[in-house]
Amino acid sequence: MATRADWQRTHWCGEVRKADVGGEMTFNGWVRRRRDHGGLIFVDLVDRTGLCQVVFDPSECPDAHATAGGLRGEYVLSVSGVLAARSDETVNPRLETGEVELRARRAEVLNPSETPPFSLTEEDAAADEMIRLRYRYLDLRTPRMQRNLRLRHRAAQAARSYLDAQGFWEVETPMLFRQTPEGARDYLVPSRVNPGHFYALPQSPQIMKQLLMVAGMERYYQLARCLRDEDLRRDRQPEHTQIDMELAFVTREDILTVTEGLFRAIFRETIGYELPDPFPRMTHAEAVAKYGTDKPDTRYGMELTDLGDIAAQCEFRVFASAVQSGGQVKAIAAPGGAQWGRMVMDRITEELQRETRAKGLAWIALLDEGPKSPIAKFFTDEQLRDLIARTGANPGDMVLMVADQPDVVAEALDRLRRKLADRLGLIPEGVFSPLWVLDFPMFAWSEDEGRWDAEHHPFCMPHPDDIDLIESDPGKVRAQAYDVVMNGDELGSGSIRIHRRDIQQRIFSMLGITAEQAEERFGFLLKAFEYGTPPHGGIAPGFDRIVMWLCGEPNIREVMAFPKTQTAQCLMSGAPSMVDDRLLRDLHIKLDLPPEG
RNA sequence: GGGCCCGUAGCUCAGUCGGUUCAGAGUGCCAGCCUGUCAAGCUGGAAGUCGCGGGUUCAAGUCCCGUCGGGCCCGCCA
Repeated sequence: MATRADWQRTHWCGEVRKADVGGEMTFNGWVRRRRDHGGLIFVDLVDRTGLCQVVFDPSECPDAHATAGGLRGEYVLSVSGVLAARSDETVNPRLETGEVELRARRAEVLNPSETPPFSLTEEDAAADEMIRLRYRYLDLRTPRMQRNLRLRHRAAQAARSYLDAQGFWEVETPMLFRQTPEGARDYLVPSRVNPGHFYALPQSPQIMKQLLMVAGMERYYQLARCLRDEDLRRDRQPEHTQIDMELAFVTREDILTVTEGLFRAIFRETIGYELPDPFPRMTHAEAVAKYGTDKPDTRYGMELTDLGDIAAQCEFRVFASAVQSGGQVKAIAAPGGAQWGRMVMDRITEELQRETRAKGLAWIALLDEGPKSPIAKFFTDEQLRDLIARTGANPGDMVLMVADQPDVVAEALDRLRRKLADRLGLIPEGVFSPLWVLDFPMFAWSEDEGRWDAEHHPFCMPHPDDIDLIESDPGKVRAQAYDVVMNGDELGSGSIRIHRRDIQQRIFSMLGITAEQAEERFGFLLKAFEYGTPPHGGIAPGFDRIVMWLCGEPNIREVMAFPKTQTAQCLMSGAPSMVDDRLLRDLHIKLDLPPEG
């Protein structure tokens, strides 16, 4: 039988306390810092749990002291000794282990290290992300990244144990699947044994999880890798993880309830934060009307107010004509913004024009001596009073107004609202504000393609009251689709699915998919639906985004072990790379590259 | 495909109006000294293709154009 080697760990660096004093123990870890006094040498030894000071005293153990003299940063060390209490003057209150230290009797370098290219200690300035990604295995050794990955693990465990307790089965679905035409660009994988044929890596297990409902799994979940060949953002990577869920014999309420429970479990068991019970809700129409977006940040106010009726009657032509031509005039009130002079407002306007389709920005500064505005002269005193009252603005605030078509007004005021809230410091720290956005529209008109598109996806069940509108007024059809939004980020999206063939057919034909095309693309799914499909629905919370919020990180790269850059490359491994011609030949693939330069 | 920001020592950065003090600081690294430090201290040392290419100029880290790399955003992502 194998026995413990004499260098193997008996205790964790970060876990020893005063109660352990007097114990003989062995640490395994990395040398973070060495303080050599000529006589005494102090070494900060670090493992996954934290840091403990090791003392090498030449009078106690010359051999170990000699070894310590050669230690450098990130050497892998095994050290044995007796844990001692520190004297009162030498206690370090900033360390969890600051009341104790290991007095080394034996030290063995398990492996030396090159000098790391950047500092791994908490207090040093963070290295540039480029170099962190090139040496990701070192970056992951920093306290920040160890904490992030530990929290990510805890979140995954919380999700699994909650879903298990709720009767979900974890089922794995294939990474090599059939390419289906909807949605994002696919990553393709050539099949060697089927020349000219390709698998697609799943954008999500959407179709497979619905098949699992047909298959009688009743409640399925999976921490599913999802792959999309689209451009990256701070919260979008080519591969990400969803807590993919699907439930049979349920209504929307069941799914919202179980999802809220999931979020509450995760936030409670990772960071001890209690999310509201239940989550606030609003319809998609309400979200767009009040916030100009389908993922409002509800940590602060500054809601949009409609000034259409007042604007229609005023003398300001831009406002009146916007309303006449079917547009809107809406406003937000920026608390304390009245102090911004014309220069600041000109800059804000210019920025808004550059970043959105808004053509202009009107404003009223509520100064102590009364409202001041370039457009005040176009309003009667009463109109001005009504308008200001409507926005809920107080003295000292700035009212900002945009007039245009509804989508432009929404885009502009959403942008302004977020930007000004940030600038005015209105966004509270440490607050998580979840929200359900319900009743998304079923269809969105695609100007490019000249037809209706599925807003969520084509298997999404329309609202029962709206089924008769599918053909007559598709823009009015609400879907039984819902998003869970938190602090202005979409954290999950789901729907009740269509389980009736006739409705599915009507949706397909609205989307311009013929019966033949549907058969060609989704025939296997539609066939499955003919064999006793239960009513079902699901949701897929984005795991990386959740962990990003738990960690307080600004992007999901900080909570992924090995993320890609904005050009979808791995700076550590050099992926993607060219491959050997022989590999391509085996796959029957010929390159047709654009000319260099 | 487009807009904006960034690139100077291993790392983090400063570098004004283009000019001899413009190749700099801190830290890290190397060497020596040092027995209670914990971002140890003291002394000394090594360390640069100013991302790359071109242009303007008597003179470019600095100005212009291009390009490469990184980031944020728009498009895109049901």
